[in-house]
Amino acid sequence: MIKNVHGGTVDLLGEAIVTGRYPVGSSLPPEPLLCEELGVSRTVIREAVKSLIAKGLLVTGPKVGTRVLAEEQWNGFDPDVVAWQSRAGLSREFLRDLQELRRIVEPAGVRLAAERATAQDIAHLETAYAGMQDAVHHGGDYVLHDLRFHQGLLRASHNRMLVQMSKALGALLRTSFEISSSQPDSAASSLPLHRAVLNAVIARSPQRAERAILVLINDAN
Amino acid sequence: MIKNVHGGTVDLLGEAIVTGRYPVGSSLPPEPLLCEELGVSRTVIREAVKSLIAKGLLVTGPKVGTRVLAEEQWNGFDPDVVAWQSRAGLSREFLRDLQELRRIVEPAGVRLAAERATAQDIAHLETAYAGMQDAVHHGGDYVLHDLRFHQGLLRASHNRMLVQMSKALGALLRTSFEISSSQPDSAASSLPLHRAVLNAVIARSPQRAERAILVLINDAN
DNA sequence: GACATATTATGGTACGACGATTGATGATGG
DNA sequence: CCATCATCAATCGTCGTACCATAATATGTC
Repeated sequence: MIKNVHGGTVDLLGEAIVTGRYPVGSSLPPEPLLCEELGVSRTVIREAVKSLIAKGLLVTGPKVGTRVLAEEQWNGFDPDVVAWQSRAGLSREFLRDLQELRRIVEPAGVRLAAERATAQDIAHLETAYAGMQDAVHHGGDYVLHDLRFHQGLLRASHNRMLVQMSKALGALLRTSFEISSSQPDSAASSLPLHRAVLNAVIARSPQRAERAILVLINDAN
Repeated sequence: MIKNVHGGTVDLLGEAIVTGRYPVGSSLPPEPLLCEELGVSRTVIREAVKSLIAKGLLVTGPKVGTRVLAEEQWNGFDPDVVAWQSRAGLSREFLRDLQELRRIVEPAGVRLAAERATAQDIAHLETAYAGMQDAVHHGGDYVLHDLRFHQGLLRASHNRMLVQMSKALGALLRTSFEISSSQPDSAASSLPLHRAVLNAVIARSPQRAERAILVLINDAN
């Protein structure tokens, strides 16, 4: 399953850091020890550490060791970091911040999408919607298509920054969606709300689209 | 100036990629060649490449080489990537997207800041404002303090996601500010607009703060 | 007791070797 | 002549060793 030793090591260390197994401010074991513990060569350890440095999780220095940086220093929009965080479990405050961000970004995004969506964008959205519909009626991965729908909306805004955010938010929204869709019938009830958003985008009505997505976000709660 | 060989190599390669010297989709020279060209060992090259992979700029594979990924794959919120991009010069469309993002995020941010700013947050904002004032009257780095002011606003929102964005936007806003403040008197004229925002935050009036920052952003144009 | 010096632990860099993977090349058969 | 398959070769992946550079710590000197 794991492609190569390097990727596996990065994941292992990254998750260990994010879960707090190596607390913020503390030092990781010296490289030779890590080699022993993880059963890989020093090369792999060092390259993995470099990757985590690049993501803002660590700093290194001779004699000072390899230290875990404060959470504020982490690249909070890095897809890998996001994935580790959501796998580690999201705190209540984290979810609050996420919901807040969604309320800021998604309405603005769909407004732009309603103005700029291409035929292809709309086709993608229809596909995602069909997948959600199918999942409700015949069983299937509702969350997956829900995710694609929301990412498709931001992508249709044709704003690089928003597209970037849609990438990073992927893993976060997945966790968030799985929580909210744990209660039955939530999928079926949210389906028409998604349809309303899509219809407004197709009708090129930014205002209607914005109102519809706000209902949707608040419904997810 | 450069701390270590690794950091210098990452910067060199990162900037070379972002400026298009290694075009998207193309392959970098094989590792031995890069070693020769940059005058460093293969170890350094490999660790630098790992860093760039972690930032989404590259992929590698045996026989396939080291290829530059499409711009959409880059971690657009990574501070390093942002720095390279703004150093490479920002396209007109890029600046449009950035301005659009500011109009989405900053008003929402200051609204939250007006609700949640602590005494310390406000003290930081006052310091930044004083710096701007001083720069206008007695000469100094206006852009620097302008930057701190806007970052301080987002930090005062006490929302992790927005704080993250303020970090990434740092380098971008610096470039953007330098462009807009290239016309004289722009600093002096924007000073009272900043004061209005700060006053609204101190008065804990989200609506006034939001309107004030919108004026400010539109003024920057 | 304070400051300068030596020690040493630890990451940084270099080099060389071999393995693993995959694109390309050529051979083989239809 | 074309297609399929086997072989080859280029390139990254991993490993190990050696040495350098740095900074925290210990030691010694005044």
